[in-house]
Amino acid sequence: MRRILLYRGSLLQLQALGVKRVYSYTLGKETGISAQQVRKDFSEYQIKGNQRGGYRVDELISEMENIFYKKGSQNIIIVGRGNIGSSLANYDNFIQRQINIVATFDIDPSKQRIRSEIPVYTMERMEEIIDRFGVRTAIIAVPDMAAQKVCDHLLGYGINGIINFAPVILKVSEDIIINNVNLSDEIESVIYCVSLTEDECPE
Amino acid sequence: MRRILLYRGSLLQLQALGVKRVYSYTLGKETGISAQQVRKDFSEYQIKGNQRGGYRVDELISEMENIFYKKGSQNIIIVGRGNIGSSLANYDNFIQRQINIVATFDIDPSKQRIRSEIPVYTMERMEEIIDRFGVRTAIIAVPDMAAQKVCDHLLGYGINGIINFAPVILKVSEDIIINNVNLSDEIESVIYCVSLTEDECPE
DNA sequence: TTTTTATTGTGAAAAAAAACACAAAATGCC
DNA sequence: GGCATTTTGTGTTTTTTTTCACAATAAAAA
Repeated sequence: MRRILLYRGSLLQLQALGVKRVYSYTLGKETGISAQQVRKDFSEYQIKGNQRGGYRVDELISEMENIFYKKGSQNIIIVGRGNIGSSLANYDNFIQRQINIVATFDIDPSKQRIRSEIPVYTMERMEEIIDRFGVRTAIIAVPDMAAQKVCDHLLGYGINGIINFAPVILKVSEDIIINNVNLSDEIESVIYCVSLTEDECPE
Repeated sequence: MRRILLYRGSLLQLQALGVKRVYSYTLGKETGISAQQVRKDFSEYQIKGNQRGGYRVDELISEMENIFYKKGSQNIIIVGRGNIGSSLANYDNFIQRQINIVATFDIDPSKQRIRSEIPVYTMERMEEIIDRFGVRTAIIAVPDMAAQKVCDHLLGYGINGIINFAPVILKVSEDIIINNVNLSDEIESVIYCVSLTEDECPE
């Protein structure tokens, strides 16, 4: 499933380059996944290719759109308009992926004066906006001390999917989908791997 | 390994709360990992607990520091001083984890006037800084069009670990450690899961 | 039209990861 | 000090994931 997103990323790149068809091994090489794995994944979703000419890029992409966007476009919100919140708010990838950021929230009143396509509201208006736009998924991009509190509020307002950028592990009930993205961890794991390879081949 | 980072995150939280000892069961609940898995992971790294009182929090943390920081503190750089670059530059978690961001780079001259603890340089000075600080790991936080080019430059300057925040899959040789962090994908996977659970239990 | 070739699609095998189950050990209570 | 209880540590089983192997098939070539 994470792999499907990878495939799509790669396919969009290929499409932009004008590539019309791909082989499982091409896509595999591109994404670092084995060719047979690619085919297995496709057969999982009943995606068929042509037994000599590989897969059609546009067909694959639209199959993947089908997997993800059955529901049409999704309204989401961002809580915390610091650096991370702002970078996400300014991300133009979302539009093409049918992800609508309808609002951002921040306690800091100075943030509310930010001029941007996407409005910045006070925390008090969260419930109202969530209701009005039928928001089900929210992004938490507040300092770690505030994250759990914000999370609890969001769940109270009916949110059931959260992407959390605060470096804390949020406690939520079983039925809530949560994705903790810890940027420090992402960096640290690379540093760790680099140091390992240096151990293996000492100078 | 990713789990070890999770455990540590949770342990630091617990330590801040004044907790002195944990059971595999506690830590598991905290991180969403089964108790036996926690113990298996610890035994992998020869981390021993006490057969009645569980594990000492401070001991666990220092064991994990051992795993990650054998090499002492690490100097890294960030290429791209946009929103993502800035949020990483301002992240205070890094200091406690012995990660030093020694410099950031941007082509946009206006960014070079940013007043911050961490300097912003022009792209031309990249090689010089990498050499001077012995940098081995870099963060790419530039727009997707520029990412591959920046990546190639970095590898030319001797970088062998990259954390890439641009939504493209970078092509690098086998021996380079690369971690592609795609924020859109993180969000999309949650949206997808939320829509799945809604399918399962229709209103 | 037949043969060759390249590539998919998938059942079977192998490998890896996770869960199970229980012995060993430490603690505290009697 | 001995017994009951709790929690670790790890060998075994189960499940999941990945790889292997090869038949089926479409395109190209002869």
